[in-house]
Amino acid sequence: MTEVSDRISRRQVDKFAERRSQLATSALQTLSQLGYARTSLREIAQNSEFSHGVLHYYFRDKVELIMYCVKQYKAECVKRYDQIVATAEEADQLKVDFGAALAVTCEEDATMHRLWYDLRNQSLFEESFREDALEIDKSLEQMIWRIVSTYADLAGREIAVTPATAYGLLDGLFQQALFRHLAGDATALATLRTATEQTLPKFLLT
Amino acid sequence: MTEVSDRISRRQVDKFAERRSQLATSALQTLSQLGYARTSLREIAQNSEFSHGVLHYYFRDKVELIMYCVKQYKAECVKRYDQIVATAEEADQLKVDFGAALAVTCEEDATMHRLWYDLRNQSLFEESFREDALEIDKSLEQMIWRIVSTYADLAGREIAVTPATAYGLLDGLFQQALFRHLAGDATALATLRTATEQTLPKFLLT
DNA sequence: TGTGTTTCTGGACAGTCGTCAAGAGTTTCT
DNA sequence: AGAAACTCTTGACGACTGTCCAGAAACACA
Repeated sequence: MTEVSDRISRRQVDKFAERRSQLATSALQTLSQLGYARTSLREIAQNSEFSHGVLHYYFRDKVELIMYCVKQYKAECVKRYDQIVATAEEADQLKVDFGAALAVTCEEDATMHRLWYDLRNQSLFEESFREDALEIDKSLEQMIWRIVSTYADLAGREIAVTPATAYGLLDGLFQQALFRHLAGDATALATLRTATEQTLPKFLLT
Repeated sequence: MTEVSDRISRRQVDKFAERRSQLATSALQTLSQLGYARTSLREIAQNSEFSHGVLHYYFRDKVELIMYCVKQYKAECVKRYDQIVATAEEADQLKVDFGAALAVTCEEDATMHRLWYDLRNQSLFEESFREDALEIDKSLEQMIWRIVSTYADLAGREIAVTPATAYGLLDGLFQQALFRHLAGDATALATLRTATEQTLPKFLLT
């Protein structure tokens, strides 16, 4: 029997890689529904069209599977917002678009972001999660910074905060909105929009 | 055999309540070390001076135990900051004291807050956790609002943000600092201090 | 002192978990 | 066609989980 690592390095794009991705998509679905603590490999397999044994054919262990899932999620996550930067022409419009995009994400991808916050938290307990969590966090920070930079350019003003601070503050708003939205608070999304629109200008020098 | 609820309602303050609290303290220690997903009742019992069977003598099930722990934690959590409000005499001093207090909390109670964020996240997956999580969250928001209100009073200016927004923003900063501190970032605490000092004035009207 | 009551122990229970491996089924290549 | 490699299923394993319970131990009260 060949090792998993052998199968991985065998070819770049083949059926093996495709199936890995396919299984990861299934796993991501289950994980976002149940959370890290309640998701078992058998549960993941049951929500796919395969048996539980096959997971160990494509992934060394549970940690590698979850890591692969998180990275696949990451690739999707950042994409959306760079489009707003690309099409922005006026500062106030960018501000409104960004707030609206956050609200849409919070509503449509609620379970995915719930999972992201869950896994980021697990990385504080499980050392093996930490590196990937920090990497994803960094890419989110950079995404936010592209928004803030573009906003400042369009407004013709200087930025008054660091990238980390801007990300920390906005992430706090988003997380709070996600909690309240999932808890059934109907005002959560509107509050997120207005709070974002009020906060963005405060990042700039007067 | 009497029911757990009978034992609870038997007397107000007695050995039974004391032992509950004592076991909860042990459990809180273990929970903050391992996190929700990796803590078992046997692990909790092993870190106490009792056997695992006694946990079901004092608590109906695991959920009731954890809930009792979280509420006990809550009682300790808010206390500290109200002292800053009480002793504040000047706006800039309050600003500095608050930032310093956040940094101290982030350092000294890192594992406890790591647990709090973990359990708050679990409440998004486990319905039975939600009510208590929202209640604790509310009390933290009010604590922050007392800080912001006092700060505005001392500065003689009006507040420009809602209680929810102020809490969301500051909680984002704190959570980010907690992550980076636990990940070994030596600058995390200093960054939290300065970011807090920069953010607080932005809550006020110019 | 003896008799209930409360407190605590340690083992048993049924279930779930991650992991593994033997072998069946499928595809690929000669 | 047969042989070899790859893919997947199934069942087993040891370890761990929350829960329960019989009975030992400690205590309170007569």
